[in-house]
Amino acid sequence: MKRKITIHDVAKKAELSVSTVSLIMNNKPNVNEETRRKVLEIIRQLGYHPLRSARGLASQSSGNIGFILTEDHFSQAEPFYTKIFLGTEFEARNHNFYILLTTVGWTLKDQSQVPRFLLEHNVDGVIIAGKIGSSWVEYIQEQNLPLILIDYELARHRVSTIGMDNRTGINLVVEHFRTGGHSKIGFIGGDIRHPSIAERFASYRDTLASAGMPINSRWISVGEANTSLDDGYEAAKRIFSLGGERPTAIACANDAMALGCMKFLKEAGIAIPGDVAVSGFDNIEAGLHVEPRLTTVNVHREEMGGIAVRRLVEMIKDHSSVITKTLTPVELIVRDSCGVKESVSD
Amino acid sequence: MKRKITIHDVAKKAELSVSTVSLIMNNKPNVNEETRRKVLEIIRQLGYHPLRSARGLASQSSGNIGFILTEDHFSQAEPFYTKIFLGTEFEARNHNFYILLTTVGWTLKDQSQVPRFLLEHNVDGVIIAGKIGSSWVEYIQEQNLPLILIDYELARHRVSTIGMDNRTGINLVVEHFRTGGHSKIGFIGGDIRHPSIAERFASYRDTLASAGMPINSRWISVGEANTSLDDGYEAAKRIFSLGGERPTAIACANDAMALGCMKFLKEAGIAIPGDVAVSGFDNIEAGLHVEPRLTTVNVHREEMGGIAVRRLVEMIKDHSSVITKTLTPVELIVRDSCGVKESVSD
DNA sequence: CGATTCTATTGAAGCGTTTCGATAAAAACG
DNA sequence: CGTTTTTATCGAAACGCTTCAATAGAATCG
Repeated sequence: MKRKITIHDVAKKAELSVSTVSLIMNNKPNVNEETRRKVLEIIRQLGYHPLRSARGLASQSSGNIGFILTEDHFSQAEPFYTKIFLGTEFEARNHNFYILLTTVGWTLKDQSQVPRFLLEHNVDGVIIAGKIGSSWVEYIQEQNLPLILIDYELARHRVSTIGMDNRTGINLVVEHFRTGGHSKIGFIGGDIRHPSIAERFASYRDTLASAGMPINSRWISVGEANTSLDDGYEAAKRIFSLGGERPTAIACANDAMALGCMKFLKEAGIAIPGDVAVSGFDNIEAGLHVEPRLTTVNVHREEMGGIAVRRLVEMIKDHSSVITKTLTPVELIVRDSCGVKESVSD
Repeated sequence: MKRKITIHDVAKKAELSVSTVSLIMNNKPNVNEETRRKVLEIIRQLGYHPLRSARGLASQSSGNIGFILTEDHFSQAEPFYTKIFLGTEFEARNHNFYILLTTVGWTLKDQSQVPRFLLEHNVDGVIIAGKIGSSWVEYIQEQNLPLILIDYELARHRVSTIGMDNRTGINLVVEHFRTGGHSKIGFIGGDIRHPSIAERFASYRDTLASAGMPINSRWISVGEANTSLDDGYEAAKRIFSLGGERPTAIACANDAMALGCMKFLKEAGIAIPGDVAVSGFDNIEAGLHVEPRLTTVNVHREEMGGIAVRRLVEMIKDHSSVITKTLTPVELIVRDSCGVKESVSD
């Protein structure tokens, strides 16, 4: 068992003290440039890598970032949050951080549920993705840990967030329907309590309103408990079971519900997009494999994770506690389910 | 900023030395039962949790397990490996380990690609899931790190693996077709170089052979580069473009290819399961949402991850290096795509 | 040119644990 | 009952790094 190479080995070979080597390892100022180069070269030669736990102990920091997801979010068939996680993992490497992922229940009930990385002070900051009970946010803030929320926000809490441009997304969809000749446009929202969903719904109303188009509450379903495929199915059933005038297009607040909506329409013998056009939001894989392929709004998941890490690392290093709200852009992806071809404009 | 509670606080309150407290924290023998109880109670009261980095430094262990996935595996739409990861994460908690997940390229080309957790000795063992270049396995074994492979194996390397009972799975499928009246059963395998796929293919042949049924090479497609939906599509096209007698059932080596196969059949106007029955393997979500719903073989992904962690922790703690090969059970899930109802037998 | 400031380097303390050899007390032994 | 073994506890060294006060020399200043 060959001994590990330590900072002492480097120091000895460089004929310097370990302090100097340490300064260099941490990019501290007041080191002669030549010395720095020499030591860096020796480090390379020796293949030296500082031991995480020793660093951590001495500097009172772990070099880890905690990533918290509710159990149901992570287990989802669609890797929406998985992609976000991947984005954090990639970006974390650039900053020499590790990501510790853990799943938790919806709310923090008692101490035994607290992720071990929080108890053991094994993270320097935390990222939470998706909707989650506010008790978690409160707990983490009490610990004075930098925190970022992705794809969620809590009105009553001062916390930095990374979101996506929901309003523009739905605006693009509705405008696309409108310029394509639709005037009776419905909306399926599911769980409207989710901030992102609420924004999408608001944007739907605003867009219609500012275009001077009718808003018919019978074309809208936003009361479902969740935003799953089944919720979309039920919502569509509700809308199309009602008598009276029917919508000719349905904007769904996400792809899962759009898929559920399409499932219902097919079963009911309603042609897509012939009788009714459908659109989603999120650009999940499954939208590509359904027939007709789903028109949707693309969201940059990896990028959201990456931005979250960058912001968090800033907060960790600068001890800054400025609250920011970052929006990532989205874009309309026109496929077959909306029956409107992308028109060459501008 | 309130000071953290350390082992010294516990020791002082208990009027004992830190050594004794440490012994108790680590479940070491030769501690009076009453003392142990007393200290444990004090630890509870104080809410003491040892600092990971201090432990790590002193005991020359990190308390982390590395989880390595190739980039393409993790990015896959279907959360097959994500589920496995989740299983490891759950089980790791029970053993007081953290999982550090990272993705890597197919082969290890140069030092700069080595995950940082390996360079910094920040893991006590490694789990690799899915097919991967053998250079990675070799590198990790050189580091004398305990290693487990999930859903993959390398014939030429001595390494413990966790797999699933592929042979039984396909056997169940083919038997189900046979007893349901099918005698012309085809197979779509995709990338036969993957050990799991190879086993499934072998089991297909064996089952047919031992039932005395014909094996027609024109009903078989196993040359594809991969095992994706598109590969399934192409394979089906190949099989059904050939003239001559056609199979009445197709066993696919995984669900993705089964879905691709179904896509082709639908486009070709071939009824499922009327003209051709189809089955998959893996029991992915998408199989539930396709029409008709896919008959498949269920695999316990989370459990595979959990077992991997248990085995790895054993290896870490016991310094044992016994090579084992663990198979997790599978079960047939009969849905609509095979056109055979589950018969009440036995 | 003496005093002050700045730059580069260092020695040593300290971070919170584990571990090992030492020790005293209790138990078992012949 | 003296000797050996076992049990329970402890003190101190070690783990590999960061950090901070100290120092000496170089540069700058009035």
